[in-house]
Amino acid sequence: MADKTIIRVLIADDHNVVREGIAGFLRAFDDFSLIGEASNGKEAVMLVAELKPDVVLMDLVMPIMDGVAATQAIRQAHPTTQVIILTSFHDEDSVQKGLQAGAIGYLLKNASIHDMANAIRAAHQGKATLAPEAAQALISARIRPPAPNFNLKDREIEVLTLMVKGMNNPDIAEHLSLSRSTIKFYVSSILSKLNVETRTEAVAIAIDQGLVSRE
Amino acid sequence: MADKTIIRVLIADDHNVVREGIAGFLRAFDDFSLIGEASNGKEAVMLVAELKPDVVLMDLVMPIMDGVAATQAIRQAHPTTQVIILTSFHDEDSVQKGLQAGAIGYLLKNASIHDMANAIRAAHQGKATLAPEAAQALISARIRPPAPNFNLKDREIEVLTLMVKGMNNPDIAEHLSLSRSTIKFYVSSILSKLNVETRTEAVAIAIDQGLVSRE
DNA sequence: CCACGCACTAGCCAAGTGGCTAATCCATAT
DNA sequence: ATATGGATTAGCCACTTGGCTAGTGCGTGG
Repeated sequence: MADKTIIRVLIADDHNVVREGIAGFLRAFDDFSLIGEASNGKEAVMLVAELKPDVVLMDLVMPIMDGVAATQAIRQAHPTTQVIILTSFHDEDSVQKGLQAGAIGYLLKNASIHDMANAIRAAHQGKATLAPEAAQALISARIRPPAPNFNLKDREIEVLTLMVKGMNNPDIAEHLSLSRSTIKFYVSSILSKLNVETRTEAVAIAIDQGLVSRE
Repeated sequence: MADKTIIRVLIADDHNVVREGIAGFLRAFDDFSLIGEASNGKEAVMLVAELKPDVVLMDLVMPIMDGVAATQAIRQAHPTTQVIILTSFHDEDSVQKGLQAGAIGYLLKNASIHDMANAIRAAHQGKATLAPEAAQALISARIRPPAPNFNLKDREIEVLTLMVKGMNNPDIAEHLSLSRSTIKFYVSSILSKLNVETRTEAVAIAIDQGLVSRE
């Protein structure tokens, strides 16, 4: 990829050594230009406003203002500046929050020089890069714990589905060609299995746990 | 990475040429062994049961049984067999469904030989690999359109939050040190703003849209 | 044949729900 | 001071909800 455009990079990390290391690595490439360094989130936000970098390498854990807040602020104020989270944590929550804040990449500090360079170039083109660990976190976050079925029988799930849609017992009865009494019976059974007292709670759990889907 | 263990791979794709191509590429590496080919999902499931491959390269669009269904069946019956989706589609929905079905990787068919090999090795170790486009799809899926607020006022959100927790009007009244009448007033207002008729529906929407979070 | 369990139905009752109307208190705008 | 509007409260009424008790058919196994 012979892209001769120089990518202007800013580093935000509260550890001198880390900034030093990254700065050194950036200097090894002729398509990167390190234009600024911030030692906390607030500083990063201000420097971005001033220098308008193409890409920010953002640590998550920093004093004064953390990386998530800074990312959010930057992405909001300067949508053309891409943020790559560069951290040593790869718990689900961090990945989640970082990307939610608007980061386009999530790398671990043990990433190879090669990976980091590619991630920066990808980010500059608006393409995402996730470390395998981060991808894993995203995936496993999405793949809910294997649907705690609550031992609901088919009919009960059928009724619960209609409850979630907001139907009341008479409506459900008609929809399933059953009597209201029967529906009440099933609803009671569902409530007891979900260990709640009202249909509203049952619906809340059903949606929350992905037991059934709306519409 | 001096792993001398041979990774047993199975291909599932309905196009001969594609299978041919992948087979050729696999032969170029001495740590891969192509142990079977399937031309549809059903065949893939059966072959997996018989051959117990380490990794399956799975196309999504196939006759008889599609890749998602096959992935689901395979992951359920043989958790040790990892599935990598290998397709030309990278719309959000496909990525979503593929990973939901239990795939550990999602690659596009234009991936480089190098990427593909790495993805297979990663999958074998239980590590995820996502093509940038797939990562992008996951991320943008996660970044919901900025929560349609429904113009709920603070008090209303407060009440809605308690409704979501399953509290009834008297409970909410006590909890907020207001009268039942007032709570009823707010509930009515919420129902009207959410354009629904029952609190159950309101709670369903609230959870579904992430208006408020449970507990 | 009969007991047993399962799916389904009826009806009663206390409590909760939601639409309505009306009223009070209070701060700000006129 | 007067009016306008937001927040709060009361009370009425028809309807829904959920717990309970008490059934009725129906198929399976003994």
